[in-house]
Amino acid sequence: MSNIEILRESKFKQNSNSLWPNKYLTEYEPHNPLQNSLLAALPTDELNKLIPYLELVEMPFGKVLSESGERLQYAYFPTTSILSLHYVLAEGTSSEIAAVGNEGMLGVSLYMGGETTPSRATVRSAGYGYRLKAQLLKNEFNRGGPFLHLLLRYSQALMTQVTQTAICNKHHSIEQQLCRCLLVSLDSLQGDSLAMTQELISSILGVRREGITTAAGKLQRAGLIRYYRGHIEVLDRPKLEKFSCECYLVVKHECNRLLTNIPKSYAF
Amino acid sequence: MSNIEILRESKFKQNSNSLWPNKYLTEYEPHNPLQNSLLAALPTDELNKLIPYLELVEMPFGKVLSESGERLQYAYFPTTSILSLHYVLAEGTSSEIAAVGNEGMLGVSLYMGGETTPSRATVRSAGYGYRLKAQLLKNEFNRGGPFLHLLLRYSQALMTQVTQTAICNKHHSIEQQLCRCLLVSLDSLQGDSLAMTQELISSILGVRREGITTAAGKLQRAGLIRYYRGHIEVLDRPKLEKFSCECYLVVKHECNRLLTNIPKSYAF
DNA sequence: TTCAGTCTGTCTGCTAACGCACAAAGCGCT
DNA sequence: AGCGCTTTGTGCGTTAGCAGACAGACTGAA
Repeated sequence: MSNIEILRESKFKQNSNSLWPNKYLTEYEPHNPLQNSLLAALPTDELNKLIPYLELVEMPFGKVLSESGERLQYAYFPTTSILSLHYVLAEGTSSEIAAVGNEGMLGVSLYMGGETTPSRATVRSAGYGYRLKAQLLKNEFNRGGPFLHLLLRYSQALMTQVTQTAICNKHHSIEQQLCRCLLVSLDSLQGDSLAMTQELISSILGVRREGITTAAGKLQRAGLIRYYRGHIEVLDRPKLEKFSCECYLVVKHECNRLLTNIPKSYAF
Repeated sequence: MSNIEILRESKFKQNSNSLWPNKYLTEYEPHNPLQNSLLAALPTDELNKLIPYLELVEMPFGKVLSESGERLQYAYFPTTSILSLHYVLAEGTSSEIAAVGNEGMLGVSLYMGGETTPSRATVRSAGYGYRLKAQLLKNEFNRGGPFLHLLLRYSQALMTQVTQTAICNKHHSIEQQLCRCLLVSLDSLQGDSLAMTQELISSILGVRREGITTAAGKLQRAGLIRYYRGHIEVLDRPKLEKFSCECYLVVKHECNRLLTNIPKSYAF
């Protein structure tokens, strides 16, 4: 039985359904590349080849993984952290264009050929992840096969996310966008509490902090969440989904479609 | 000398610098795959292989090339037309997420593996283009080589466009967005007049028609454009660029970077 | 020439979000 | 306990864009 097969057998295979909080994972079976679902979607032998080169890294909050226009040295596969792709405007304000959690990766531009993007990548929720040297990623990608096709599918999922962000920015209220932001964050973490200040959320959504205070107040009064100095507890997730705009589900369904039940044969 | 080499020699190679209006092109040297710069960027032998399968098609205004979630039968390479990728919201309103002119193609999802996208594609400026059967596109892509790498680079350019749309929607005024919209449209067509009603522009930007009236009025009074029942003449393009937001140039530069001066060796 | 249809301009509220200023509450440190 | 810092709450007035209603201008066909 290979290392990976052992990992796959472990009870932590699907950590999103785990009943234990994050802490348990880090204490007893701390880290495992299969916590990242892109890696987990690779065939066993493909992943086995990568394992020796996957390097566990801590992702402290706020760390800048890549500046706009800068060449990435590594591709990152978050497991318990959430990364943020965001664009910083000439005036200095910024807003998020996509989030990368344990279902995704940072470094699409590496294999797309452009090497850089005009946006920035930071850690917006502290945790862990694995990194892979850029050159190794490109080599694997260029050999074609399952890795290439998986990464392409992920690129399309990312594109959907950015698309929906564009739509959401235009048409939906701060309150709706806040719901979506909370739901997306929840999906990448265990449990139903988040460590985010209103200030952080406002910079993600590209709005004023006061706007978040107002919107969060409404949600709190409606009994959907509980707010407490940088911590948000989600009390009624189904209702939160109802308050959110269509964008959340569009992205979620599209990601599921693209990244699960991938056809056995990668031929088109 | 192959067909393509002859075409490359023609004075219409770089039609965007041509002094003749569109009509001249259609009358005297009607159509040519090299009018699409993605096709033109292919090595001669690659393009020669495709030529027999490239089918010239008329693109009438408003034609729906692909509904949300629908499988594309062809990839489209516009030459004198402009296509619009836009998302239709549950309530019925819609807004554009990216435009595809003679610098691009429609059908990214074909080779990314997802086959469909949640957005819709229509013709927003009538003209011509070439189409290629979906299966042929995929076959060419899967053989790797220059075609694959060119398409990947284009995907990244498209991603940049969508990203910038998201940012623009959040942070920039209707007036700025109008300027950008006009500039992008100009870049895909010859001359400096556009056939667009305010109604059309409003649906592209996802705002009210009255909002466009107001913004266009300002630009007209400032002497940047002249408006006339569905026709816009751009009088002062440099000023238009100054009135526009940074998004226009960010996308333009990134597209140039990604799609011109492509390294001879496609190896990473 | 007339008339219907299309396109553009301009009113009147109205609302969501902004900018700014400041107060209150909670946390950690000494 | 007291102090400084961070986080959140709330009060303005302002503005961009929305919603709807409607008028004028142009076009093209009968």
